[in-house]
Amino acid sequence: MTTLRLYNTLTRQKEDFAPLDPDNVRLYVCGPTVYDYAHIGNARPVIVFDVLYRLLRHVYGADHVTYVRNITDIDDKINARAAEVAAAKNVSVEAARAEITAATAKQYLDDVTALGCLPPTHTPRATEYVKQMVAMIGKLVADGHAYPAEGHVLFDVSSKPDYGKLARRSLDEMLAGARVEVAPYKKNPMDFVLWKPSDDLTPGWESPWGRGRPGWHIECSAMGEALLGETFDIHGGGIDLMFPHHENEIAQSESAHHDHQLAKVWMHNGFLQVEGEKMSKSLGNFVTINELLKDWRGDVVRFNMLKTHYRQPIDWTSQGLVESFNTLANWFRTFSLSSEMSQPIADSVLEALSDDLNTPKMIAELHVLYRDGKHELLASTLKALGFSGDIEDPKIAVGSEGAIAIEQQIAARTAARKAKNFAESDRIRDELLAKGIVLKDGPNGTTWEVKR
RNA sequence: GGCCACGUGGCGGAGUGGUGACGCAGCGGUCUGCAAAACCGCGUACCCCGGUUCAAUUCCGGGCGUGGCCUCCA
Repeated sequence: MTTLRLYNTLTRQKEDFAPLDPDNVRLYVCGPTVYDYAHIGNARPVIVFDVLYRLLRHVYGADHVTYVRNITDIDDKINARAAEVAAAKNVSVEAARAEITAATAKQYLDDVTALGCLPPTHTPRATEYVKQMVAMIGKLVADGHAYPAEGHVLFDVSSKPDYGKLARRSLDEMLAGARVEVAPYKKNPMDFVLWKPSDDLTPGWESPWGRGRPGWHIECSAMGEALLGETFDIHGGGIDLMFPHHENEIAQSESAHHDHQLAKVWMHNGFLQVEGEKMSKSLGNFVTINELLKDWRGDVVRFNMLKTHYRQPIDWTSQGLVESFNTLANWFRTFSLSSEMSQPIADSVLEALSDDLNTPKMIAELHVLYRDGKHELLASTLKALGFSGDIEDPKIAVGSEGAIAIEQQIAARTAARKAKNFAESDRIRDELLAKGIVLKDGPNGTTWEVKR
């Protein structure tokens, strides 16, 4: 059996991966907060961990991997939007919240599916697990790891001696760098919120500490526990979540579970920049997955994402997308992917992926397969990696009528060439080119494609 | 200010203590009426300065640069 090596943020080194239970390998990845379209940065962990999910399924068997990716539908940004919608439509904040999150979550799942990502085994929503969150908070309070204060419940970081082990930062260091005002009711400035009170205009749930809502970190702890148990194999997410989110998740879960380790391996994907700059709404370079999919098929986006190793920062550029498109176009004009093909993965690719998801190496190996004429193996490998084989330009859908017209033009050109009427044949070629159609003369006749 | 990553040819991007991955672009060629495509061939790169070593891009130290985190953020 293939041995995977994965970089573990906890130990800061690559380790051989040995599942707690090979019959049920468990993976948790932090999903989106659903208040707006997901952007291309959100797509990175989804694609990266989908590759990991596929790899685990390949190695341990498709029925022996449980993948949980949550949807956060309790959040103050959502609440802010819900308040606006509630006021505008004269509905309750609860109804507005439900409407916003349902629509955004559906959009997210559609986008991610278009990127070739398999649905996780479970996609829990935070609102469905409030009961479990309240129970976990209650346990933490009872055990002295948390305390109520002014309607809030706070986690007491001093009760967790190894707090900071993931981020590798001591409490003193965190305090030295702190730049935020500390709420007066906190015992320790680093204490974080498990539960906070809701007013009448904010969605809330009943709890022993009054009507309120859970803090962000406890959501993942509760959902992870409910679906994967106290200890699971791999926890993934963006590197920006390492602190405080993941650190706090560890603190909560391990404190509630008699110090049983939350996850054996922590994996973090690097950040993404757009054309060399940090992506932000103010810079106007904010790219949503949805917009991107209007210009490029999911295969192109997926391939482009995998050209960079997941732990490296990635610079998202249009030049890169064109390059990715051209590569795939080159392959898919030689062979196609069929849905019923068996899906063996080339050994060289498996080897690259097994080394901490070395996808740049994997792509190099794909090129080698192509160069060596192993088209069938290349096709099945791509299929197994989540590619569909469809990279037609979504903007220039020629359609069957358009295709027939083009074929007629090509026939006319071929006839002109046979008659050595090159002025006419070149005219037809130029005319098609003006419409964005490129002709390619090969030994078996002329083919065409949309220029990119 | 504190903490942490990273710095490979025109570009993207692997890897290694000692024979220059892979792709794009570029150059040359085959083919073609021509062009494109396709195919074949061509590249002595590893931020700077010290140190260790027979040998460093690869290990160690320092410097510079870029990015991230410390606050919601994938």
